[in-house]
Parts: sequence; C-alpha cells; structure tokens
Amino acid sequence: MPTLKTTPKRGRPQTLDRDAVLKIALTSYWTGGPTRVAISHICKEADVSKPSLYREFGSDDGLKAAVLDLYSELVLGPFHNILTSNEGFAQQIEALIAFTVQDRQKLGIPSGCLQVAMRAHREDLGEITGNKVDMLRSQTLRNYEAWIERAKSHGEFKADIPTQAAALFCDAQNGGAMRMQREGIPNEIIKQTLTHAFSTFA
Amino acid sequence: MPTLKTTPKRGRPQTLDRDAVLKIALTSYWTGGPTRVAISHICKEADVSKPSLYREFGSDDGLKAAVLDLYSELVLGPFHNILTSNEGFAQQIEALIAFTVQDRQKLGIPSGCLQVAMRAHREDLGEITGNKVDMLRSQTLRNYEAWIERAKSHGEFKADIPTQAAALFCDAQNGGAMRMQREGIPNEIIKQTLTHAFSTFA
DNA sequence: ATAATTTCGTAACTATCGGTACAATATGAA
DNA sequence: TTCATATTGTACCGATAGTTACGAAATTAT
Repeated sequence: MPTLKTTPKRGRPQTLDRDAVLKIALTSYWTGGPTRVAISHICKEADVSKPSLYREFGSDDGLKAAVLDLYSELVLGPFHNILTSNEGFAQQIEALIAFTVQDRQKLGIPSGCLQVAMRAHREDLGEITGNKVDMLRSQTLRNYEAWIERAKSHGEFKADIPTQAAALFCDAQNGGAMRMQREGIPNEIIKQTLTHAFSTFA
Repeated sequence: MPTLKTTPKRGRPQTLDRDAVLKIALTSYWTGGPTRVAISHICKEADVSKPSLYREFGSDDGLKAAVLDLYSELVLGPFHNILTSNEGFAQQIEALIAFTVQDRQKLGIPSGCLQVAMRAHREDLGEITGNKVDMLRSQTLRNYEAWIERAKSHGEFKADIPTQAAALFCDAQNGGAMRMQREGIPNEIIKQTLTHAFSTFA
C-alpha cells in the first residue's frame, strides 16, 4: 500500500518515488540478475541519486529485500492463488503449467523467476534479503505441501510419494522450467517437460 | 595426464604443481562457488604466488576453465559411463540415482555439482569458461538424448514424451537434486523425488 | 525575513579483486 | 666464473561497487 500522506511536512519535499524506484529495480534485477545489477545502474535508470536511494532503502540489501517483497506480491501471490483455488486438482495443475509457460515477451515480463535467481545466488545476498529468500522458500514448500495434502485427502492425488518429497519435486520442476526459459528453450518444449512431470500426480 | 617431462630445462626450476593447484581450486570452487572464491584465496590455499598462478593458467578465466575440465573428467565422465553401460534401462536409472545421492560427506566430496553451479553463474564467468559451460551442457543433453533414444529403440522407455523434452527433464531432475543437496535436504528425501521422477520412464 | 527542518546530489572514501612490473633467485650452458 | 634463461614472490596498479560526508536547495514555522 502507498504510504499514507497526512499533513504536508516540513523541510524540502521528497521527489523520490519509492514505488517507481522499486518497479525499476525489480525489472533490473529480474532481467539482469540480482547480483549483477549495481546500485549505480538503478540510480541512473530511476534518475535518483545514490544518497536518495540509500535514504529510502538503507542499503543494497534493503533495496533487494524490498524488491523481493514486491515480487512476492506480484508473482508469487497469483501463483499461490492457483494452489488454493476451488478448481479440481487436474485443473490446478493445468493452470500452474499455463501460468509458468506464459509468453513473457508478449506480456512485457522478463523471463525466468526472480525467486529462483535469488536462491541460486543466495550466498551473495545480504542478511535481510538472504533471510527473506529462505522464508519465501519455506513458504513455497509449505504451500505445495498443503496443496498436495488437500489433493490427497480428496483422493485426487495418484502418485505414491511422501508429501514433503512431492513438494520438493514440484519446486524442482518449477525451478527447472524457469531456468530453461532463461536459457531460451521454447515454451512449447518446457510445457512438455512440465506436463510429463505432473502427469504422475493426477 | 601429468605433463611429460623430457630434458631438464634451463632457468629456475618450476615449483608450482599444476595438478595440485587444480585440485585445490576444484575443491574451493566446488565448495564455495565458482564466483565466490577469489584468486588470492586459491593462492593462499595452494601456497603459490599470484604471478605463478597467472603464468600457469593465464587468467582467472583460464583457471576456471581448467578446473571445469578436471571436474568433467572426474565427475561427468563416470556419470556418462552409466548412460552408456550395458545394463538395462531400469538398472541404469537406479545407478544414476545411486550416483547422485551418494553420501558425499563420507566420501570427502563437496555437495552439489560444479557444473550446475557454473550454469547458475553463467553470466559471471569469463569467455573461455562460459563457452566451456555451454559446450558441456549441450553434451550433457546429447548424452541424455542418446541414452533415451537407445532405450526407446529397445522398447524399454515407457513414457510418451519427445526425446528432447525428456532429456531436459532428466537434466532438470539432476539439477534439482544437486540444489537440494546444497541446501542440506537429506539424501533419502532427494532419492524419493528422483525415484518418483524417473518412475515414469521405465 | 530568518530560523528550523528535511531532502537533494556531487564528490569523495573504502574495500575487494583481477592482473602485473620488477627485482631476486636458481638453474644450465659457455 | 659468467652469461642466458626461466621461475619466484612482493608490492603495486586500475577498475568496480557499496557507502557516506557535506554543502546546496526547498519547504514550513516563527
């Protein structure tokens, strides 16, 4: 939510647009990789000075963490919504795959997944972002587990595999798909691998 | 193979042990990540000076490429041998899984896979190493494809999926397993995911 | 107007890392 | 011995990136 603006404040008015900076940073990190984009680069893109950015986000680490929050809201949220929708298990799987292999270029969205990228570079991230990455990963696995447990209790889950392993399996498929997408493998082929992977579930 | 020593050479004799340095560098990169280990660190570990190392390998890029060659010989080779063995398809799958979930700690081998790590950091690598990573990846996929085609022609491959997608699927499973291992997920659980993943093949 | 306050941005600082100049050293050849 | 050759390691260079000191600028309160 945008910061609630009450009475006009004293001192020089702030020109830095936090949300705009976050959006630009998100795109930069998503496209170029969270550890390959320098603060200075984001400053230029967003046309803000480095001290302004530091005043707002505290540090490189703080900015990345804020970006990850935004990403979680924009991408991981919708993804999670599929897992908790009222559709049947098979339809949910179909929706997950469709969501994953969307034509990103057409939608103006970078390929790959920022969460996956951040996990790959976990050790290069600061404490705040690193911890957030860990939390998000745990949550992702818990989401898969709840989804699978629900399907099992409804008799919709066909495979004979413990829930924890199945959740890790799902996560691995998604990560694999995101990496393939980054490597330029056609979405049609990616879809084949995903369809095959999840064909064992329902 | 060790460099063939012919006639004793002129000049100050070389004390740098190329193979020893390579081994230390391999362990360092494998354990700490190929982009997180500084040249200086390897120099200290191997007790060689930076100029010596540069004389031998040319550059950071050259060293990483040489290390990747060694890794390919030590790890990827044996892996490939399983794919081309005379065993049946089901036994090969079993062997692949066993190879992947070996108890690394007991064997004194770092967890994870250097090739997987290098692919994750592809953009941070130099030209030589980067190209080698690409070549190795293509080769890996070709190896899987040949393996799958052979199984198909023998009627041992049960799944209905194009060979190319199946190869990418295999690669994704292996990558996922290696990442789980790095994250400390018990080998027993990893084995469950792999067994499930490949249960569709044979 | 003047003061108090808050933000702005230039220009530096610091640390790290890949890479190298150069003089010392150790050998074989003359 | 002396020269030519090849390797060694210290100490430095240059680039990059995260971070900040500080004075200018813009606004409200007195």
